[in-house]
Amino acid sequence: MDLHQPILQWYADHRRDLPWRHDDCSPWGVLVSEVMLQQTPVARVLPVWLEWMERWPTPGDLALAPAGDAVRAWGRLGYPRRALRLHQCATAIVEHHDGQVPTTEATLLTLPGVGAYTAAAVACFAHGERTVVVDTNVRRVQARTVSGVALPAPSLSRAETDLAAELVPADPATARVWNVAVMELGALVCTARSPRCTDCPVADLCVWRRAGRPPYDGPPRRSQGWEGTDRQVRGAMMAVLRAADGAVTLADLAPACPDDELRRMRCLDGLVSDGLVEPVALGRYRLPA
DNA sequence: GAACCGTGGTC
DNA sequence: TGACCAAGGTT
Repeated sequence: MDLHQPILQWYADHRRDLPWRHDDCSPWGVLVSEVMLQQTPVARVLPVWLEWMERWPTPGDLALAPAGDAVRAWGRLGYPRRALRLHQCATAIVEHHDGQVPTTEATLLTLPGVGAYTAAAVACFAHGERTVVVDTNVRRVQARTVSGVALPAPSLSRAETDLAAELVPADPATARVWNVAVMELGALVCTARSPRCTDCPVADLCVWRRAGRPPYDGPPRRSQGWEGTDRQVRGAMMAVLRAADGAVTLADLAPACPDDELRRMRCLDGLVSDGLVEPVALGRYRLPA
């Protein structure tokens, strides 16, 4: 009647061989992977992570590079502000942490782009700290196996965090495996769309499955729009800037939003104030130096 | 708390 | 086909 042994055994048998899980992966490699994996699937992260690690094996290496290089090397992972924040992480680590990725959650939280999840994940996976890692996979596995509902609510609740905390084993080394094992189960078996309950090590214990897998019955989960959003325009502009060698002109950026100059300029201003774009001369822009 | 922030794959 | 989703964070 306990989730732990079956899930830990399942993980030992089915876990993916991902480079950031290797024993010889540095804390920096773990941090980079966790930021890249925010809202981005493993398959797309893999090649970019490998390139980053080869190019910038330590925070010091990235800190020496122009921020724009990080943004360009980010490629099409999406949410390019993450690349900028990773560059800011590198600078902060060099300046304030002797070039070493911080080990405690509290200190990790002070880094740009590092929130509750990433701080807990890095402290645990990179440094072996016993933390409570709660991501979308953990939330979904808990929602089904323990709470008996199809999906977690749109926002993380205190009750979920408390439950996750109770489930984390006391021994730090076991806690580390547990945290990654639950995430892996959510990623490979207990998936959002079509859960593969026949492959699940805790199917017999799962409250949701025992109840006949009732459909989601909670507050509506709004999906974000895309057509006609600023995000679409910003993305198109960043694609132009990544592809360019140096600076581009306003005319080069116009196709990103051909029918609305006002919005086009607003989006460009937004990118500049975000630090993703740098004005260099009259009407010329480039990725930040 | 709600809105915003990219991109591409999936069923 | 298109809505939904992916190891979230910031404002």
